Amino acid sequence: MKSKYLAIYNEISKQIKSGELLPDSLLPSENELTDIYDTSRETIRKALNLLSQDGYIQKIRGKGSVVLNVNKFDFPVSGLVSFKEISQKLDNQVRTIVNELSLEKPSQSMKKQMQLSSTDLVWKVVRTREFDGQKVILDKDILVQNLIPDLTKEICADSLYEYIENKLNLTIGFSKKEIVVTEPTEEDRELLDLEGFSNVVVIKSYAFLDDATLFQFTESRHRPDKFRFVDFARRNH
Amino acid sequence: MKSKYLAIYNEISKQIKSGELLPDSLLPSENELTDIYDTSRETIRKALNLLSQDGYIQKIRGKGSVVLNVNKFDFPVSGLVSFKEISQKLDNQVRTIVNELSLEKPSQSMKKQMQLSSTDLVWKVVRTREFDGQKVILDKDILVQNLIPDLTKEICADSLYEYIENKLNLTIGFSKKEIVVTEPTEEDRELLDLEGFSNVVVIKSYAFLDDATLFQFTESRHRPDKFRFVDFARRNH
DNA sequence: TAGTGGTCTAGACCACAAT
DNA sequence: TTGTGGTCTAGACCACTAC
Repeated sequence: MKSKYLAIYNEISKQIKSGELLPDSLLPSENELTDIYDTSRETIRKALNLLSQDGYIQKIRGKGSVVLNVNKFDFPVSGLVSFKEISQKLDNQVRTIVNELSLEKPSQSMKKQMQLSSTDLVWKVVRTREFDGQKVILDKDILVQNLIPDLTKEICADSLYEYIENKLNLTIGFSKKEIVVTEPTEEDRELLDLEGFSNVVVIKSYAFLDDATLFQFTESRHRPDKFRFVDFARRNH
Repeated sequence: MKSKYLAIYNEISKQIKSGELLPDSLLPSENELTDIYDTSRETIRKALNLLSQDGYIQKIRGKGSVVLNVNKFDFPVSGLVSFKEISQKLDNQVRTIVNELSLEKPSQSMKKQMQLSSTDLVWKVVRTREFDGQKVILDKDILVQNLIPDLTKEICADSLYEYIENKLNLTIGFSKKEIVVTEPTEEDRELLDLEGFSNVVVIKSYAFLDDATLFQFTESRHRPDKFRFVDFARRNH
């Protein structure tokens, strides 16, 4: 957050989110912003391109940068957002139950995918998420012990991401995820309040650090009525 | 596609997709690429940043740009991809049935969201998608007639996107979409081969042109066993 | 014609990784 | 210390929009 262009990005995005800058209005031109922020045009353009990527503005050649209607986006699970961040936004009655926390030998496929040696171990974490007294999400995590030496139930009950990023100072770089709908397993029926629902939404995701090492595999299983995914996408180049 | 940085992006991404550049290997450094492509470093960096955004490479400070394992990404519905593009990739036995094509007065909420005047009309298109003889997707589209004056069943049976982009020369800029799971409606049961499935996956999406005008609303209803969504995401700034 | 965003350049300094 | 990517600059020319 030290760089100029990120500071400009943050300031303008805040103004858009707060309503200070109204949808359909135009931002000052790039030349004007150059004066306002006392910087070069390329630096302004870096900030504006970020805003465009994230759906805050649309740049139109010859006209300017239009502010987009951002409030419809509420609850973006797109991008990488942890459960704790989501629940804070929702301001809901939310609770996490740690069902299991253990050190195990990785399965053959895990060992291969995570490029582990024969002696490496992995953490297995199983957690249930409760909204308004109902168990609606089952999270199963596999983490490499190399990178995360110690793990306690307390950490898991709070936020794994927060611990990894703030305490261990590891930076999460990118993730791949896949969403499918399947029949519930015995484990799902046991640990979730399925209430007769005959399907669960499964989000499998691989999380990588900044240096491209895989460090976490997550399977997040949702009761279908409590699942929602919102996405903003720009057309391919 | 005239710009240097896009040409460089295309060349390198092609090399990665073809396997000419192997996963976990390093790209030439930015300075070397500057010589190879006879351009400035900022132009190289624009190309590399695109590759990074799209999940082809990971840039690591002090080391270089690592090629990522891209073949696991198969079938990215993320980003904006049309049904025709997907089916070509899948190389499947695929058929589109046009159930309905009509010009209608927009509903009140549509009129508001699309900023239409009282006399404007919208196209309503209902299509069923058949994979291997089974009707598994129901697509319901609303398009503003202002922008798309003529529409025929033939066009709808082929590809709306192709017609819009190639024939009408409109550029699709970005989209917002939402994914939820619900119970099937009467229409779903009628037009799809649900085979006892008690849920459908609903993808609602708004498509906007390059100048930020909303021109299409789509509701795509999938049989759950045939639904799959793959996403690549970078951590928020 | 004037103003907008899109591309490109040649140089500079910095933070970080490998040695 | 050398080489890497990350940021920033001041200037240039272009394509498009509005007038």
